[in-house]
Amino acid sequence: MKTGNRGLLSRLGLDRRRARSPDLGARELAVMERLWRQAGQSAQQVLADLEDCDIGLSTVQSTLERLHRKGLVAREKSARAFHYRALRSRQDIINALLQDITQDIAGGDRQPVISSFVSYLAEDDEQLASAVSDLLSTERKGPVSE
Amino acid sequence: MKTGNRGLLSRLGLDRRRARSPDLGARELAVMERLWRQAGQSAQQVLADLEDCDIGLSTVQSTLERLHRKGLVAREKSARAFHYRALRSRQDIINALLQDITQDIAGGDRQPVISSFVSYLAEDDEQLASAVSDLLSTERKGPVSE
DNA sequence: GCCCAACACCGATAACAGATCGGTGTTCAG
DNA sequence: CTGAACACCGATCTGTTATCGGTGTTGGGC
Repeated sequence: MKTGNRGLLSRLGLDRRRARSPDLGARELAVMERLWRQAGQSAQQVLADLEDCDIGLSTVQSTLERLHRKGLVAREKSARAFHYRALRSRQDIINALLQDITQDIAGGDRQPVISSFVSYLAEDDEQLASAVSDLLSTERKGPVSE
Repeated sequence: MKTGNRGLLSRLGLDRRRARSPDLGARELAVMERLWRQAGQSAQQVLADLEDCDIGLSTVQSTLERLHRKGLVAREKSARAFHYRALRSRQDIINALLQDITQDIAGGDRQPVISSFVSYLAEDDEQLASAVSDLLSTERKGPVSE
């Protein structure tokens, strides 16, 4: 019996009823990570992959079960054990997350998210960020669509 | 005594110890919203702004206190009541969120976040998305920096 | 200077979700 | 046919928000 950590997605007033992104705990995410790296693993194998963590097999099983209930993984029985594979990619998760941020923090307005993204880029590469910024401001006021 | 909703940021395995983004519940976010719209409000005024919600003054006070403890708002006593103002903008929150997603879901790799962002843009405007996409792939492989 | 309403502050409670484990029952393989 | 491996269930612990009521403090009007 340990931590009771909450997940990333739960941390900012997301309205779960409208949320697109799955609610994942730290352990759940770690397990997904393994399945992304290598599909078709059993609870046992996932546990072995997590060897630095000192947890029991049943903990991993519970985690996988929760993920299964949430529709994030599929499983197939082979002999005694289930083998799991991810149904949603890392990309899917991040995508859903951006949607949720837009909805819940920016109130449906994409502009603040886009602005933040530019400053996010700027941390790595100023030129790239300003190029993207120019593009966004030009195109959105210009003859393009809408 | 009601819901006990969890916040947005908590929903995806974020490691709180390294997280940059504050952990905000739904009510906390709603209160921040009011302070973003209008700074220098008292608990009473915030409550009035939230008139469609049927909650007590002490609930709002508690929420403001929690936000204060988290360093998200500053307060100043005027006569009997505290008046609050936001210390972190909506932009700040979103920024921190992007950082956290990068750290916790993408394992520090910005590429998946950037990819997701492009598909995020594409939902509104295909041309804009592909322009940004081109820019990103060209510049990052090109003669620019790093 | 005194008193009261307004307010802050504290503690209790409820709800909830993840993390973790142990026990029990099922099933395949030797 | 039996035992080990496994799934499955339920219990417990922890951390966090949301919410309120009670108690104590204080500033302003009288």
